[in-house]
Amino acid sequence: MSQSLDRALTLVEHLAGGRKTLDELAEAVGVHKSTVLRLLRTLEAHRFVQREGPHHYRLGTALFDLAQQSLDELDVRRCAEPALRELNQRTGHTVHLASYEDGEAVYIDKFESKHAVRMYSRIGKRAPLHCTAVGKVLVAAMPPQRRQAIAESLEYQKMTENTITSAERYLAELELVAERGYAIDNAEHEDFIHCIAAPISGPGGVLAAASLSVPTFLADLDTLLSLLPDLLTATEKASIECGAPTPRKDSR
Amino acid sequence: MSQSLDRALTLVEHLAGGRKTLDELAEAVGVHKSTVLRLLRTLEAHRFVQREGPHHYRLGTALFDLAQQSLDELDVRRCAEPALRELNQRTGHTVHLASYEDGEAVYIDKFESKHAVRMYSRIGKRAPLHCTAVGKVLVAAMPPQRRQAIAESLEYQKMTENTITSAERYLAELELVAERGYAIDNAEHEDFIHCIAAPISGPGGVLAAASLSVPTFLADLDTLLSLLPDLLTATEKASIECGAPTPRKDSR
DNA sequence: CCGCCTCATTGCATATTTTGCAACGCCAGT
DNA sequence: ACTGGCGTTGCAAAATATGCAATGAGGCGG
Repeated sequence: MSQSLDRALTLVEHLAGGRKTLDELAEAVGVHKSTVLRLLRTLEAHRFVQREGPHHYRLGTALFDLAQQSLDELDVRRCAEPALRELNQRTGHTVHLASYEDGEAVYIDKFESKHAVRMYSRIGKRAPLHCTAVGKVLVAAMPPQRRQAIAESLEYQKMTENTITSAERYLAELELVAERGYAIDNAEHEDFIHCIAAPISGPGGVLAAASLSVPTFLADLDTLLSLLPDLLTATEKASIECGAPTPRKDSR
Repeated sequence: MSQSLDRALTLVEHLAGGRKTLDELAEAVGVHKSTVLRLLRTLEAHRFVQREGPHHYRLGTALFDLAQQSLDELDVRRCAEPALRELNQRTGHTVHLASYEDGEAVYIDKFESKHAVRMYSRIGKRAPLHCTAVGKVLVAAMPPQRRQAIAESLEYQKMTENTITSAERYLAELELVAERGYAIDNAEHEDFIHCIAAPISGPGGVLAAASLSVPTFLADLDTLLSLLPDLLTATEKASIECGAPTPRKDSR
């Protein structure tokens, strides 16, 4: 582990919250401001950080470029894009693509709703597995042993009145998800937002989950469920693009 | 300057080109692989880098999150988004938002064309000032002395047969841009792509440039120019949102 | 199974770099 | 002009990073 680098990355993470002064950063990281200044200088030289006026630093444009190049490298994102864009245009609602990473779901693509009021999220943001439709899809796709291990490791933070708060209930839900081929988040992650999600597969199995998110005042659960055929069509198209075996009529 | 940090950031930049092995990275940075390994470990701990199989490293998801949070902080991006989205939907062509930074234009937002063949670009990517419509708009908006200084500092790399290759010609073009209120890139940056761009202003002047990009086989120059009213409407709307003084009828 | 090869990983001592302190520089306000 | 607040710099000592050499891990072929 490199201490200087660790400190610099911690600085960067603090700057994600918005511009900051040298003193604020030194306080946050717990080192002398002359040390912080030198780290910032190096970060600036690479455009990870930029000066904003005489006293403030903010994240720099190099991050945008790196992030975008890295996202462009994700094959599942590339394969799924056309189908998900179409789903977004046909339904008018927010479409997310998420993948599994270290006990969480991570949003790796997003197509915005045309409605003025939408769910806040962003690419790169992490979401809990136990109360999101994408999380349920991703875990349900795992072998039972791994499912069990994950279910036991989660903390089941109660986000809303509807949130699943035990491994037992979660595992039962996952059985349902695996059997039906889609998941529902019935305002379990955020009040007033419900989602449906389905898996996108590749040759080796499920790669990612795609979801439709709708504010509850725009569409009730039944209306959202009426969009399931559209979602499943899109995820099947995307799966084919990703090299999954062609779906059989009798499967699922 | 922090040498360890400099090396780590260089690693990250190399990984933007796609996944790499420890040996490749050590070669690229010019240090021993045990040193690289320790830097990678630290980068991994912060999710800037992730393992892919036993031998490869790639950029990590923390970058997506940081980039997106940072982009969300850009006021001009937020102000301009509705108008630019509408422009994109009305015209069906790629819309970019770009800002000025250290002698280059940087793309900070993008709305994709609905056509199958599009101009490749990405958020965070830098573009030359001398041969892009957004570059011309950004420089034309500067005070004459600064315009002059920038014009003299550019290298005028000849990208196509149409590229402006002298400071003299560039300054003349900028006069035109400043007077008309929009700029044209007539296949000067890339063969087969032409663009028009116009400024988006805030209380203190021009903040960014918005453009429409079209492959030449989809629309000839006259057709592209027929979309100017749409572009100018969008940039005026965006400028108002960004707090610019309300435009007068007799201006420009 | 063993041996070989390739690449990742680790412990160690030394070389190098980083660090915090103290002083200085700069700017804005009174 | 003076003061206060914050950015910046030089220095020597402390701390960390570094590369070497050895070891570990995995895969392949005989």
